[in-house]
Amino acid sequence: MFSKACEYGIKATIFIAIKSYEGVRVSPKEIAKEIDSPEAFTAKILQALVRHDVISSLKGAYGGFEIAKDRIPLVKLADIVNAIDGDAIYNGCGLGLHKCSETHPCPVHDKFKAIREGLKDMLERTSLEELALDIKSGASFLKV
Amino acid sequence: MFSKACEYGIKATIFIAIKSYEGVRVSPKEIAKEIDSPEAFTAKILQALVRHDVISSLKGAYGGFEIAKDRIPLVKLADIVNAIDGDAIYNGCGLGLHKCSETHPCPVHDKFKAIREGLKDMLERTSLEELALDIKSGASFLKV
DNA sequence: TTTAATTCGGATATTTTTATCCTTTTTATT
DNA sequence: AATAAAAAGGATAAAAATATCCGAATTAAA
Ligand code: FES
Ligand code: FES
Repeated sequence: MFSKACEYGIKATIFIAIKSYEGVRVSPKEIAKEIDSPEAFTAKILQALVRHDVISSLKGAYGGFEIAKDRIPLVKLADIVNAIDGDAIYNGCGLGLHKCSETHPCPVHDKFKAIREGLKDMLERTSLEELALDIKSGASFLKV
Repeated sequence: MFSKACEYGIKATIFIAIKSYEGVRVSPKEIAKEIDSPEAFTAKILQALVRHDVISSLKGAYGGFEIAKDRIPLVKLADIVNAIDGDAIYNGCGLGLHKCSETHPCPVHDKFKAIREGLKDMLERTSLEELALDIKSGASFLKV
């Protein structure tokens, strides 16, 4: 469903949010350990998230990745997915036709569209805040 | 969402069904042309579909791929997807945890599960018959 | 029985995704 | 100003997905 890059990106962002609540920045090394991902690859994904303004970074000594506390409730899963996988998940045809279209639909268009809209809704409704709170409360987990 | 292989597999099976209604077998070349896919790669996918008993084939002169008419209403989209992509789409964790689990859920488990069940339902409910009839009636298209 | 047509299966090539490494740039501290 | 710590970015490597090629096996017809 999501690419590996996207999976790592979501988990990394959640971890960064949790640490940002505590006011501390985190390194790719710390993130990779916490979410059980390859460090260098994770660092690349963090760069993309910074470029897309999902998270922010500070270079140099005492630097690291963070996210402003007041942005945590505003960031949606869709923002993370979009930054990494783009919007193919929303606009693409389920059977790979050049373009998903009502007037020239593929055989699964109607049924696929319903699923896709559900997914889109879910991604746009789910905030980073709720995901982070569930991890903090022990209701969900980032690895294993 | 689906792999390229799976997309080709679905479209190929629909085309084979249509031709099987007319009682004629089709070759990978004809299929690839009709669904706009790479011929040799499509042939490999057809082999997988034969192995999984989704379609059947006859070697040699006047051979080709076909599907028994009375099987067309019984074959579901899920059978095709399963033959090619396996069941990761049903059992896998949306964030790549080793196993999707109620007792050790990832941050998106609840929300992802709902989408996934919807997809599973759709795949298990949608028959090859209805897909093929929509193509025949011109309500949907296999390429462009 | 020969021939031509056709799927099957293995080997190989290309492209994309995933992953690693190393140098440069930036920054806070000393 | 010098130093050390850290992200940024480019180059490269490995793995997986996609795609191609070709000989072997099978089949129906002539
Ligand atoms: S045309 Fe294929 S999903 Fe809309
Ligand atoms: S644990 Fe991740 S989807 Fe169920």
